[in-house]
Amino acid sequence: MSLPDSNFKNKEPAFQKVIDHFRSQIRSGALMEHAALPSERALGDQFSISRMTARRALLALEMEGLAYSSERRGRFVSPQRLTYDISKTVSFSEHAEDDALGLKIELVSKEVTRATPVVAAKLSVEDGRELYKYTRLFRLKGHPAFVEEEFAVADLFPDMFSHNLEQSTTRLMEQEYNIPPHSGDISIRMRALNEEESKLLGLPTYHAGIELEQVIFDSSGRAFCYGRQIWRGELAEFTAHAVVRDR
Amino acid sequence: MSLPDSNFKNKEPAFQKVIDHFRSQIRSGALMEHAALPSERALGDQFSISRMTARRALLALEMEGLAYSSERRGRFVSPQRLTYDISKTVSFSEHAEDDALGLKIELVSKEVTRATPVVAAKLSVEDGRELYKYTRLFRLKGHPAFVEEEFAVADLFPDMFSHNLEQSTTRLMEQEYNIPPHSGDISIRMRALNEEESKLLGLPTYHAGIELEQVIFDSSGRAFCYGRQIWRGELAEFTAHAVVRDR
DNA sequence: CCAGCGTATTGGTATATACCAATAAAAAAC
DNA sequence: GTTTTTTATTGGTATATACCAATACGCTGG
Repeated sequence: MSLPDSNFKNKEPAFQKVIDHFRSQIRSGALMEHAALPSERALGDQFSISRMTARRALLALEMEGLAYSSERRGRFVSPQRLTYDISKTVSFSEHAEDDALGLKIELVSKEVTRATPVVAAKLSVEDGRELYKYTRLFRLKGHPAFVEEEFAVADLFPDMFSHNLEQSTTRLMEQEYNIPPHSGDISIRMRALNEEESKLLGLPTYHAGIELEQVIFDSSGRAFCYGRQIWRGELAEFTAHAVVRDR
Repeated sequence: MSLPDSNFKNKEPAFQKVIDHFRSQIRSGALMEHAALPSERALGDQFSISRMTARRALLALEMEGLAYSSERRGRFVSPQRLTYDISKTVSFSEHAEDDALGLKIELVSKEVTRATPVVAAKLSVEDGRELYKYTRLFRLKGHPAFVEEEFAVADLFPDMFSHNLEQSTTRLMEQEYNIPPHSGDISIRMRALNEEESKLLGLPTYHAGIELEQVIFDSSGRAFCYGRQIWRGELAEFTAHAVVRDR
């Protein structure tokens, strides 16, 4: 009838210890940004748990945004979050160039294509309208931050692909084609990365990220550019200042 | 030297089949909102994979936002995303009451407390200032959508807890105390649910969600309310209309 | 009709093991 | 000193198994 002592009810999961340990290590600054965490196997030995349990713990740390995984390289401490004020500007490049964020844009692919129904609806143009489409990877101090796929109405930007696309495109559109951005419709949601995005960002597939979608309008209210950004979830923070309209 | 035929390189993971199957089932509408998916064990049998692999597939479907998990009940098809326009209003309740969303607010806890340094900074008040703090669970047609923790400056709303808190608090503050919201500072990021939030939302711990943080100001620019909402990631979509300011 | 009880189901946790492919580091060849 | 080859490490995938606690459900007795 004797109970095995102190076995009342406190059973917290084994992987919790690992989480608590690294959470405090990271928050206290004992582990710097991009510092390597122990491997799954090493962690299992250190905490006397199986590799799969160690893996479970590391996955939780990723969900918390404290660590990120780089496929078959290891896990590392997440850098500080990056704040992007969507009510100030419509272009992240312009936002980032002011600061010392070390932004570098890499062109992944470009093509001339035609509007699918979904994209046509976003841009308020007819189906099949000629569009420039290009995909770019944005890095901050070498660290991949997000992938952007953008569509621009071809008529408005003749010979656009002759210009350098590894810079702010809204600036390009303004300076070379005299079409400055006036306003934007923005949409933010959580979703999983697809295979291509995962590869570009160096993350495992089906990792959660944040999608920022935006349609950019000129001063006459005409949409001229539609873009979709998929951000590393642990990195992005979007802020806005809203004024309550008439009710 | 003979190769085992058709073993060139196509090895896609086994769990991919499950994902593809249910993705098409859900997108085609063959499975309705909140319909139950097979259990982990049943799925393993159906697809001739182990339970853990079936689990892996279901987790991926959750990341995609196509399914959600209810602890020890099963997995279900996610309802349609809910769009919240943060540039129109500062209160989700007011936004939702107009539509037929079936919003119901449940008061989880309330207390009179004092400002911690973090909260004090958000509200621009001194440390230790008396605050009302209350936690509420927001459901849409019975389905938990997000948990909100809100802080209101006590001086401005005498005897606030004598009122019904299971309604829009910005409306309460406006109608009972004559402090209408004028503007708001909003911040959006991805993060993991903590234990309490998981329990309230009926989700597993360390599940990813979206946090929406906001400080509400009156017409004189004084902050009077600070709130943190944590949304189910697969459910929320935030939209905004931004006008480019002088550059 | 319903409250109470036992039982089956379900997801959450955990272990031990295995193989693979991509990466990184070390060794060898030039 | 540089390039190539080998080797070790790492995360990703996969299986089979086990136990637990919360949930759902059917049965039973009032």
